[in-house]
Parts: sequence; structure tokens; C-alpha cells
Amino acid sequence: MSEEKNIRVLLVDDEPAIRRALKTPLQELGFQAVEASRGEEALHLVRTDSFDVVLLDINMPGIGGMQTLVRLRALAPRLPILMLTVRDEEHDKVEALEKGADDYITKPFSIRECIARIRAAVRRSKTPERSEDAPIAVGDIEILPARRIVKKAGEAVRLTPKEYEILLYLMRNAGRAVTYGKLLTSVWGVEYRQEVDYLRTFVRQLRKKIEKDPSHPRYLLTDPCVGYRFAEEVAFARGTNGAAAGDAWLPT
Amino acid sequence: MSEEKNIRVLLVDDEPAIRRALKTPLQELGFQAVEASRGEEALHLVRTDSFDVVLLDINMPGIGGMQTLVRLRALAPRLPILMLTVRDEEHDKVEALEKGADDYITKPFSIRECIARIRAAVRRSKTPERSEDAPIAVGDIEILPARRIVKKAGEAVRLTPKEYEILLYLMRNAGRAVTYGKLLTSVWGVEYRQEVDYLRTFVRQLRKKIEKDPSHPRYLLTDPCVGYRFAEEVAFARGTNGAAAGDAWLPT
DNA sequence: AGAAGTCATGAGGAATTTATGAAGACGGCC
DNA sequence: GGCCGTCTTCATAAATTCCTCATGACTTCT
Repeated sequence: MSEEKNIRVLLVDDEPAIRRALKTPLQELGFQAVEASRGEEALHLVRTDSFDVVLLDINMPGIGGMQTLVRLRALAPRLPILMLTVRDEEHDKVEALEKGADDYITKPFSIRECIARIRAAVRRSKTPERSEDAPIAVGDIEILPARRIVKKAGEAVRLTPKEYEILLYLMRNAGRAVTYGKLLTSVWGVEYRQEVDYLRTFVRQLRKKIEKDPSHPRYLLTDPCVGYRFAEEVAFARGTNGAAAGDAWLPT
Repeated sequence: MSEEKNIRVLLVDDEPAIRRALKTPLQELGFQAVEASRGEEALHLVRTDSFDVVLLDINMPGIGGMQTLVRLRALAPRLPILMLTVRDEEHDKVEALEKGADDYITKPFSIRECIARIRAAVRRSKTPERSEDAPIAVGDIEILPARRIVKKAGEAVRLTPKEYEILLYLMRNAGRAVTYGKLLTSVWGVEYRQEVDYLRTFVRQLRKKIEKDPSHPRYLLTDPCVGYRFAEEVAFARGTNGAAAGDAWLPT
């Protein structure tokens, strides 16, 4: 709600009056508003600066709003772009939306609605896939971030802070290779990006605690020369005994 | 454009007429449309099934549209939800958007606009964070850069870092001949521009891993005296057995 | 047909990475 | 101070990746 101080809005319209009409209330709410009067200028700004959302007038001299939209979209696939226009024609709306606009606001617009739409677009683009505290589970490993609890087959597992951090990060990125650098940066801080040895030691401990056979991990896998990866799914639903399973996996 | 076959839309409205008015054109376009007449039903469906977008009427008996919106949003933080309503009141719009709606469509609405907004919402939710992370697929070879995973006919293939780098570069330039020099520079660095032998060895390994018949590659082709090229498309749609295909090709 | 160049193949070993185990450093707590 | 669990450090073993090189097949040109 209140943390809109750092949200950067790019206003693109050739009419200074309209830019001002938006800029003032936005700034009053704590947004940072930057103005551009032409499409080319907007493109340049987006290339060199960083914004959270763009308000783009359709009707402009030079390269029009539609052209600008297309090029912006190519530049920044997920940047929210709201089109602004006097025309309320279905054809335009459909075209803009198909070209990648996130929303379409017709002038004369209500400032409040406009701001609500800006907020919605920004919130949407920043919403993580899962919420912070949402439990994550893979196979019989489960992590409850809200309570900082890790369970293996229903049984709580005691993890030290670092172990927990590592596991959490890996499980939040389950299925994808996580670079040594990313893990180290996330858990220890950037200045430790190189200390791969730390990771090895902790991964070892983690495997001891969560793997049935630490030498043939099924969850906490290593991607040689890249980093570690938490399994996306565990292929076999073996009930109790896993000793055989480990061997069966080995290509050797 | 055409791959809307697998997009699942949930239509929530207490009036059957409206549901039908949307369902028919959506189905004609290849969307899968599922109906719900009440908020509770919608919540249950979202919990148990999987949808790409929800169209939600505000005015409904039982728990109203707004309530449903809030609960849906709690359930699925990133599921696109488009509100549908007869009222065109600023207050409602602002409230819905603040409660997490993705868009707001006023009845009577144009079907075309409505569909454009649905498409926009779905596209948005599926756009990868960075365009470099966008998946690439040719034939039954697929590469998911975000996860650093390569799949052949749906099965994950284990690639070493260099193998992966080479394949990624080639697939990003699928259809184009890639010079030895470019590949070597990109994977090993400029100082290795001449080491064509490295490439040969690795291409061999790659072919072993991704080609059905490594001696007669269909994907990773060689452009004599130039370099390698990843096929743009694979000509024949093979069913299951590929052995025959390989032989049939042989001029020998 | 022969020569020259290019590409494919295969396997062995060097080099780099990762796993493992254990000992020492550190910090909080009784 | 002594105890405890956690974090660092380091040496060694194991595993994997990468590189080298020799040989043979294929194509093109003379």
C-alpha cells in the first residue's frame, strides 16, 4: 500500500496538459513520474532507464502510440504498458491489446480509475508465483516457511539456519538449476559468491538429513559445473525402502 | 496465435444466457470453457482443476463477485481474473482492481474486445520474466533456458555445460548456418576460434544424445566448410519407431 | 583414379569439479 | 571457564567433464 515511493511511471503523451494532469496526482501519492513527449523519447528512456509501468498515448506525432507499443514490447516483454486514448473504438482496443498492451484507458478518464489500473498492473507484474509463506512440497519433503519448519515424510527435520536458507532457496526454485553464485549470494551475500566450498559442506549436511541415501540423492541433485537443483518431482513413489532405488538410478 | 486449444477459461455468472454468449465464441476459437453459476462453485473448481483465466461476474447471489475475487486471489496469486459487470461505476472498478482483479469489462460488452482482453491477460501471465528464458522447441527437441533443461520427446536429456551451451546457441539460431568461429567464440571464447576439433567432438556427443540416428542427423546438421546448423523444422512427423526412418534416408 | 581437404568416430588420459571426512574457530549459554 | 551447536577451513578421494589424437569416411577437384 504505502511503498509506492519507488514505483517509476513513464508518462508518454504529446500534450503537456495531460502529462501534468497525471503527474501531479501520481507524485502526490508517492510515485516517481517521468515524462516523454514522443515515442522515440519513450523508447530511449526505457532502454537507458528503468520503469515499473508506462502510460502511453495512442495519438502522437512521430512514431505513433501503436508503433511505440510494439517496440517497447520487444524491448521489455513484461513491462506493463497502459494505453491512453480519446477514441473509444473497439477496433483500436483490440489492436492495442493484441499488440501487447496491458490495459486500455479511454479519455476523458477518471484519475482514480487510472491510478487503480496503474496499481493493478504494477502489482500484477510484481506478484510472485507463490506467496512468501506458501508451503512447498516435493516428494515427501515439505517446507513450511511461515513456521520455518521442514518435514521429511511428515517428520520434522532439524536444520541449522544456513541449511534452511539453502533448502528454501532451492525448493523455491525446484526444477531449475541454481548457480553456485546465486545460491551463495542469496544465502551468504554477494561477497561470498566464490566460496563454493561452503556450499559443498552444507549440501552434504542437507543430504544427510533429507536424503535416504545421501550418496545417491533423489532430491538435492547436482548439476556439474553449474550448481545444484532440487528435483521437480520424484519419479518413484517407493513406500519405505529406498536402498535399491539409489542403485537403480545410476547409469554406471 | 493458433495454440489456444489448451487455454482453459472459467466463466462465472449466474445468468446462463451470458455464460452461453461467451462460451460459444470462445469454443469456436478453440478455448476450453468451463461454466460456474456461483462463487462457491468457482472456488471449488479452481481448487481442484486448473485454469488459465477466470471471467467473473460481480453481481451474483451467494457470495458475491467481490468476495469470490478476494478468495480466488488468495488461492491463486497470479491467476488472471477479469471482472464482468453491468455497472460502469468508478467506485466498483477501483475496488475490484484494488482487490486484485486484472481487468474490468462492462456489460454490454463487445465479444471481440472481451476476447482480446482474455488473450492479453493470458499472454501476460505466460510471458517469461526475461525473453532469454523463453522456451525454444524444434521438432521434439525442447530447451527450457529458465531451468537449464533439455528435453527430447518430453524426456529430460542430461547435457554437460559445453554441450548445453552449444545446443542453446544453435537452437537460438535455428535455421541459420552458424560458423565454427562464432560457435567457438560464443562457447569457449575468442582465443579458441580456431579449435574446430573441439566442436567436432562435442557435436558428436550432442548427436548421440539428441539424434535418433547420430550418423544421419535430422536436427544438428552440418554445413560443409561453414559450420553447423540446427534444423528449422523437422520434415516428417514420426510416430513412435524411428529406426525405419533412419534407414529409409540412407543413400548408401 | 588419385590427391587434398573436410568431417566423423572412438577411446584414453589430463584437468577440472565434486564428495567426503575431520579438525579447528567462533559464539552463545550455563 | 567449559560445553554445545554451528560455521569455516582444508586435505584427500571420487567422479565428471574436457581435450587430444589417431584413424577412416566422404566430397571435391585435378
